[in-house]
Amino acid sequence: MAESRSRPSERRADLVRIAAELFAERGYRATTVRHIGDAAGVLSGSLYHHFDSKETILDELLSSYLNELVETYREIAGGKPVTALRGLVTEAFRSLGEHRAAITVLQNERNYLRTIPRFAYLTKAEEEVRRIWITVLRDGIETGSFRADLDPEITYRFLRDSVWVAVRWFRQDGRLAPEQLADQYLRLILQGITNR
Amino acid sequence: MAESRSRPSERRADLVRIAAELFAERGYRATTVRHIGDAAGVLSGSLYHHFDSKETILDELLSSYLNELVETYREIAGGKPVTALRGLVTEAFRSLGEHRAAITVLQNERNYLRTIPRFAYLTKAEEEVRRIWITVLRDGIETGSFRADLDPEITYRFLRDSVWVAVRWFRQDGRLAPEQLADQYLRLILQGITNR
DNA sequence: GGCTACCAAGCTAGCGCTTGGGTGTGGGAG
DNA sequence: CTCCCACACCCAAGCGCTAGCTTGGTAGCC
Repeated sequence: MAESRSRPSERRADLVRIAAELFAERGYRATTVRHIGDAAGVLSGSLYHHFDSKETILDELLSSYLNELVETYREIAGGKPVTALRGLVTEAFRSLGEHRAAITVLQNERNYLRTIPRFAYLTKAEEEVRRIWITVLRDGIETGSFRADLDPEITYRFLRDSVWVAVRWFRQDGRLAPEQLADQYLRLILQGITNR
Repeated sequence: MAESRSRPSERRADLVRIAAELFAERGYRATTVRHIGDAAGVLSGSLYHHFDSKETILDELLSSYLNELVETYREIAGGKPVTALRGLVTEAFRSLGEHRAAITVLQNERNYLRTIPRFAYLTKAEEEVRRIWITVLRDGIETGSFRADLDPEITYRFLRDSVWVAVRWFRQDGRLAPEQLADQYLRLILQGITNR
């Protein structure tokens, strides 16, 4: 029938969202199936009507996020370096709002998840994202938009980290919208903090 | 006798270092006392001759690091803003080498540890560090060293995150020494990536 | 002969997950 | 319109396993 895949059911999606919040707050491994059950108003065993393991819940959360992210990045990376960079940073902050839980889990459990064969696709997605950013940076350096003495590798790590880690304090309902925050960050990244 | 505190014993310190590496690699909660015992060439139960709990091992690791950090920061923060900032960033990278394990754990388990009363001092230390950085930034803005349109709060988070998260990929024996890496980062932070 | 460092064995609590069964509801046959 | 039953959803109970930790005893050095 392949029914359970084609029509994922509302309830199933609800449970993923509920679990995601707990994973983000307490960590994936520290969150028990009983916690998830409690939060969903259900006994822990009942979760196994929807998922065949706790890992499957996490998988569904992460894979759906990463698929969307990589696709969006590919579209953005086309134009001029500075424009592309602005797009990437802005998109990163925008996704912080929508996918806070997924990103938090991805960061906090990264080392652990890399050891699990099932989550090998995380490394692939990470590599793809890296490729996209580095291409933009190299383009910018070659065309003279960015400084010639930049090390693309270090610069990429610097940008990636400083933007993504913001998930730790970023709140959707904070005083700054994602776009405003992206603007602030872009000014820091592009111009630096020195007065001239 | 209060002996076990005043003369901490070599072995005890060794065990903390061994456990720290495991905590950093696998995560604190995913590391079992049996893992620590194996790595130390000892049965898990024997650890309890030195520590009264697994938590105590972590406590010793984190508190000793934070005490040193805050003290060092206080000394650095005195001079001119740009010099002080250079000092803070350089010191941060230097401590990445010496205290990689402690910093990694501190980041990955931050949310979890904040919920444990015993580790309330983490929040206090964090606040103290924040105070020091923000003071330097405000000074720099007032004296005209840094741009006037900087938001100290956002700038602080930006700097802190981008520097500290480097612990994820920084290796003591990598191709760049901590000081060189700090220089690269400082150029990015101070000047930005834009060519002029 | 006391003290440090350890072993051997095992306790209890809580983990992810299974099993067998119950209940309400939507939709097709009569 | 009514009957009925297949199905989605959930409960109650508990299994096997591993976690952190305890207890009683021992080897070797100052």
